[in-house]
Amino acid sequence: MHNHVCDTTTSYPAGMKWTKQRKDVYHVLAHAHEPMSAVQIYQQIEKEESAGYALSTIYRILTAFEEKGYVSKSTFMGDGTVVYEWNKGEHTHYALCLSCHKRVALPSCPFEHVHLESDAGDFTVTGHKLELYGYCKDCEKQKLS
Amino acid sequence: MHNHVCDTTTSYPAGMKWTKQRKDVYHVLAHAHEPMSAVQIYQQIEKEESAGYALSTIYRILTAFEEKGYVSKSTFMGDGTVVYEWNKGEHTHYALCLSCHKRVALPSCPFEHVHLESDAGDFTVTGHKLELYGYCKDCEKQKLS
DNA sequence: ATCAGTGCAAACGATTTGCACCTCG
DNA sequence: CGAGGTGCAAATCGTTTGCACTGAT
Repeated sequence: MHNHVCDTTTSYPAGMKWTKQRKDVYHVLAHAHEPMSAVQIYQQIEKEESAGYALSTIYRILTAFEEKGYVSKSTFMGDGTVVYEWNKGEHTHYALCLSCHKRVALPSCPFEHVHLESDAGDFTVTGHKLELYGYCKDCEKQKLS
Repeated sequence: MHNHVCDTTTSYPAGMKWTKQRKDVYHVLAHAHEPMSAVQIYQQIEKEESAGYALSTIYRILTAFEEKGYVSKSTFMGDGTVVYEWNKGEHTHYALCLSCHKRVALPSCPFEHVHLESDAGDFTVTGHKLELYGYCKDCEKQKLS
């Protein structure tokens, strides 16, 4: 089992109070299987412990975490929902199904062995975001039948 | 010179009334150098002719255009602003400066010669979206000095 | 003449903010 | 104790909607 369960000590932002609210948000995000919206995080916490936090607090925490570089914020197309993801070392890209709107994580980054830098001209590239669109296995099947 | 100036006739959606409002939105988008938000389009039209259109009309027109496949809607990170782009044949990717938030169009698509499909596993890829982050020429210079 | 398209104002959802209170360090 | 964090309610922002009217076909 993992042991990142509310242990107050390790690996936390200097100059950040480690409140229960923040622990909970961290906890949810660290265990999330995919990027979550502020509201989803809020509801998840409510479901688990009816903590009665203010939604605005969740937003403020997410903003704080983002500024410290602990989470990254992004917005997927289709629905333009804003979602947050805990920054683990690696980054993940997603394929979005145009039919059922399922989100599938790519096994690897297509740029691992490609030099993006050369394409950007006089621009210093420090990061990138990639989304694929198309049809997932299931929806593709349905289209054929 | 191009001749796409409000000529009522050519290349328009079947079953779409070609109203002045729609002509204007089309006109602005077709000449835009980069993706624009609904509000930007609205303001641009106001600036040019104080037409007094309702903002909601712009939104409805953009939605209609999108449904017909004439424009594509997307949302860039940083600010999660929703922007619209007239669909010319090719697609463009952008590099976003983390410092000044300028948006720089990439000269080419890095995937032109790369097979994305293989990376997506059991997912049929029909399109993609790519954003680069980093620092533009000017901001890079400032960082050094 | 008809029905799609429009203007207006009100409704909406997501996010932000001001302010008084609370609590971690 | 004091700065930073929180709850609450109100404000804001971008976008959508209902309805009566107008104009393109």
